[in-house]
Parts: sequence; structure tokens; C-alpha cells
Amino acid sequence: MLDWFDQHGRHDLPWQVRDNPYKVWVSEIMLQQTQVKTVLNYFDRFMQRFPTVETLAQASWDEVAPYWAGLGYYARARNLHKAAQQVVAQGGFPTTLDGWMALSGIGRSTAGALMSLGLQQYGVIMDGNVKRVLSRHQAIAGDSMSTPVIAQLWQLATQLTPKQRNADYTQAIMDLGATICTSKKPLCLYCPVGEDCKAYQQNRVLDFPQKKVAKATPEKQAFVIILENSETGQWLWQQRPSEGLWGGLYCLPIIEQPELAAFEARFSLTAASSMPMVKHSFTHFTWFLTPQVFEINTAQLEGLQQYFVASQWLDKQQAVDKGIPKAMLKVLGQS
DNA sequence: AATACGGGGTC
DNA sequence: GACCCAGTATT
Repeated sequence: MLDWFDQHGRHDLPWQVRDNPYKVWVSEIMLQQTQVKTVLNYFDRFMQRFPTVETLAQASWDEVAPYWAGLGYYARARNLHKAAQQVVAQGGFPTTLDGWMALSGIGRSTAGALMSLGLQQYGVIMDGNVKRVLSRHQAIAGDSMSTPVIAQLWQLATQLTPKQRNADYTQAIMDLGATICTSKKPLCLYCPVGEDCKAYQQNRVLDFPQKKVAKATPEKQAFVIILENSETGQWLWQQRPSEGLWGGLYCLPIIEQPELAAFEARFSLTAASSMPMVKHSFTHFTWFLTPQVFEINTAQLEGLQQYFVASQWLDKQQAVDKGIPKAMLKVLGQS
């Protein structure tokens, strides 16, 4: 594995540094459930704006949000921001696995990565790459997301991870999973551990890791409320509550059918027009969003802003600068 | 044990 | 369209 890594591993990613746990930390959070290629579009910009844990800790959430907007899983950014403040309050980075895990947004695998890649100490990880490599190498049956299989994989990973060149091994097994032992078209002929891979020996590589059959993603309908101040051209935007979907980002008001009726009645409004429906798919549901355009008069501005909590009048560029989800860009693209 | 939580890469 | 990705927190 280590020889293969020296020759064929990835060595030039911007967070591959030996002297900066903060850089490694930010990258690990961005990389949770997110591919390297995607993170490359965000990492340098974030590090330039928040070069140290102190700068991040001192910033407000509204300063952080634009640098995460579009990357998804916004709880990661909230947790990272909060954890930066924890680190500064503690007077420095954790030095133990449990110390890292005590920080918001850091679980067992990220803590292991930080011990290994961040601090050059002993650490074990369990990401999608490791799950796939190990479950194939040992031909591990059973749902790879189930508690017993996860426990078995952790046991195996801990046993296989060396103390010598620990960080190189950590990087090696991820690189192997990302470039050779890939999900769809694995390149087993180039695998450094193909000879003793049980799945390969059985010609069943694609049978692992085993997963339960996914259930259908539910569909939901809602309306996007477009309220335009005809004098300024601004729309009413809402900062979403920090918990939940798109937490802390700015968004046009989204309401469902009953709330739309109540809203129209409250202000004696009817939608002047509706723009084409926007379909937006998440991991856990698909949203069909119908933008409803309302013509309003200036006497209503105050009342409307009161009605929608945490709302303010912004032109489109202002909203984009504050950080909006991708679905709102779709809506803007149609207007 | 199941669910919430984004968005893009890739076939 | 379906599956996957350097997972974690909450229910």
C-alpha cells in the first residue's frame, strides 16, 4: 500500500500539509460526503478569507455563510464555526482522539483523520473509501451501513492501520478507494492488494459493499413567494432558521398550500403570475417549487416584512452575496 | 435503527 | 434516473 502510494497516490491536494491542523480540519469537514473535485472549488477561497482558527472564531455567521453557500450540508459550516470558537476558548487544538470528537461536527472518522493527517499521530478512519476497500478485500457480507458491519470494519481498519507512516497509510487507502477500488469500474489489475482481495478472487468485486435496497424518495410541493418592491426592484428574502434545511442561508419565502391561502387572505393578494415550476432533488426528497409573483403596493412593505420572520428587502446580487442555496439560483435564473 | 441533511460527479 | 461521495447529529 505504501509503495503504491509513493508512486501513484495523490500528493498535491491543497490540504496535504504537515504543519497546519486547521487546514486539514477545514478540508475534512468540507470533504464529508463531498467529492474532492467539488471541494477544490471552495477550499482556497475559504482559507484565504479565514486563514487561521482565530479568524474563523472571530467572524460572525453571516460572514461565514457566503463561503459555504452552494456546498451543501450547512450544519457542517455552523458546527465548524462553533468548534473554532471552542478551540480558541480552549487555547489550542485538541491532541487526542476524544478531544477532537468533543468538537461540534467531528465524529470518530474525522477525529481519526485529524490525529493522523493533522497531527501526524496514530489515527484510523472509516470513510466511504475505506468501507469499500475493506469490505471488498475481506468480502464482508451484510449491509455495510448496519451497526455490526460497521463495527467489524472499524475492527479490521484498526488492526490493519500501521503506526509507522500512519498518515501515508491513511492517505493511501483513501486514494486507493478513489482511484482504483472505485464504486463502478474498479481497476483491479492495477490494485496493489488485488492478489489477496477475497472479492477479486471470487470475481465478485461489484457485490461489495452490500447495501439495503433504497426506498423511493418522497415528493413534496411548495410555493416560492416573490414579492417585488416596484420602487427599488428588491425582493423580500428570508434568513432561514439555523436548524433544518438550508439553515442560516438566505432564501425566498417558501410556504405550502395552506399557508399560501392564509398569506393571500391576510394581505388581500392574489398571485399575478407564476413562473415555471422548479424541480429540486435532495437526498431525502424531491421538491416541486412553484414561484408565485405578487404585485404589491408600497403601503404593504412594512407589513410583509413583519409577516415573514427574519426577512429583509434585497436586490438579487445582495442576496447572492449573502449566500443562497442552489435551488434559489434556479429560481433566479428564470426571472 | 432510522432519518435529516445538499449538491454534484458519473455512468 | 440511480448511485455515490474524506459522515455527523438527532430522533
